[in-house]
Amino acid sequence: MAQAGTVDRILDTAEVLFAQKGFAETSLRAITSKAGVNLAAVNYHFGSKEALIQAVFERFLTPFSLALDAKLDEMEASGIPDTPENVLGIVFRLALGTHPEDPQRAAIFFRLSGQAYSQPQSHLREYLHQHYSAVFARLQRHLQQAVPDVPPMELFWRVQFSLGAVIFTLSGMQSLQSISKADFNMDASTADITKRLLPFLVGGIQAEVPDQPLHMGK
Amino acid sequence: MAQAGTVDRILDTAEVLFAQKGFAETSLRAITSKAGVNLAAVNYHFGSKEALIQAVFERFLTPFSLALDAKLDEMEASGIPDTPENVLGIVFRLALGTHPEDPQRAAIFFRLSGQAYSQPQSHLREYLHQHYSAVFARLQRHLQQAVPDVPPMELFWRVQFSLGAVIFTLSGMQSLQSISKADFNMDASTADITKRLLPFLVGGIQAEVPDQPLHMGK
DNA sequence: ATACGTTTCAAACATACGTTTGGCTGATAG
DNA sequence: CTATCAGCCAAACGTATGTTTGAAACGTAT
Repeated sequence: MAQAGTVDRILDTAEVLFAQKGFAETSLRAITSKAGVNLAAVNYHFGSKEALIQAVFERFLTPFSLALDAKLDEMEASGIPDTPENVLGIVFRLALGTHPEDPQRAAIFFRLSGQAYSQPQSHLREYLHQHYSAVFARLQRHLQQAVPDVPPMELFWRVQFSLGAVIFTLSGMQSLQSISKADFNMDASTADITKRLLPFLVGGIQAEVPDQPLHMGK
Repeated sequence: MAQAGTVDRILDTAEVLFAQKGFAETSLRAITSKAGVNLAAVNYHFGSKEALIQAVFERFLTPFSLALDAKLDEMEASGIPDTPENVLGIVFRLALGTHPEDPQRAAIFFRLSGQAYSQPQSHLREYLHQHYSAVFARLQRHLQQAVPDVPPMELFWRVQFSLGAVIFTLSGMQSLQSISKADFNMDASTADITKRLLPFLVGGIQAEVPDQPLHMGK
């Protein structure tokens, strides 16, 4: 690492620690001491801990959503058809590829997203929805083209289900790896899991919608 | 069951607050003041905050896993075939039906599970895996019978994906409801979402396994 | 070289937390 | 009646947290 500035050293360290232990469980002292900067630097440069959290997400999501927008432009221009595989494939390749120099970065990205969604009360969800709902809606529009037989409302929920599968699995990968290693004696990388995810999600998204609600009582 | 004693009042309140705000963000003072008991009561009856968390989960999961075991016995005895719909249906009906007197209880159950899985460092995951992995493995065995063409390793991950979809969606339901209400002007109950989940999960679990790994590069 | 705005630093501050303490209450048994 | 003991209570304890402070160090333009 080439002697980065204080701000970036804080962001780099906070990113990793937040993903590892959560927001509340990560103290500013833990961040600053590991980053090799003074404790007061966080409040000096960011104003508060909450602002730090927001800054971490902004640094992560802004390039991602811009790249996603560009990829969707590209897809529309070159006439690639809207299929679930194509649309989801773009997202996954992007999530895995935005930081090729650091393969662990993708895992951090997902763990952070998971932490963000677990935080029920915070304004973080609001912030994320405000800043990135546009790209999200665009993605959903493409998916709708891909599966026109699925009603929009149904698709909305299926996208949520997919989000859950992705974030939950990849954010809990560390622990799941130890389980799967014990049961199947095999490793699993982020890229590996992503490959398994795609057919699962595609199968779920384009599943037939039952026209009669299922009975929940026996 | 006598009148709600101190222990149960603490468990009832902690359950709700933990689900709402997370473990670290919920202080013992918040729990005890809302429960109308003395602060010291938690340490007196449970020993520590971590033991309280564990007790909350035990009260929730033990009846659930027992009921699930019974339902699986019943299924095996009556010769109901192993299909994804049947196996998942049992789990969902149980999760929604174990506390019919309080329909919000199911939501709390899922939110708590989500909180548990988000907590990366804690011994909570270990505890859950130790005490409830048997039922879990039994479930997975039945699913394997239902989709014999899916390799065990693949099925393992697909179950994780399904878990993620369920927990993530239902634990974030409050905020998602406001979104879906805004975009589609419609409410969504836990039972409603569960109905939508089933075909999605079935579609994902029994999706064909590609024999050639997908290319992640361009 | 001096002056000035920015960044860094050790130290302190106020607050919130989980936990512990020692005495009080009230029911129960001898 | 009194001895007992689990349950309850207000208060205090030690610690960790986010934040603030005021001075020192630094870089840069004058």
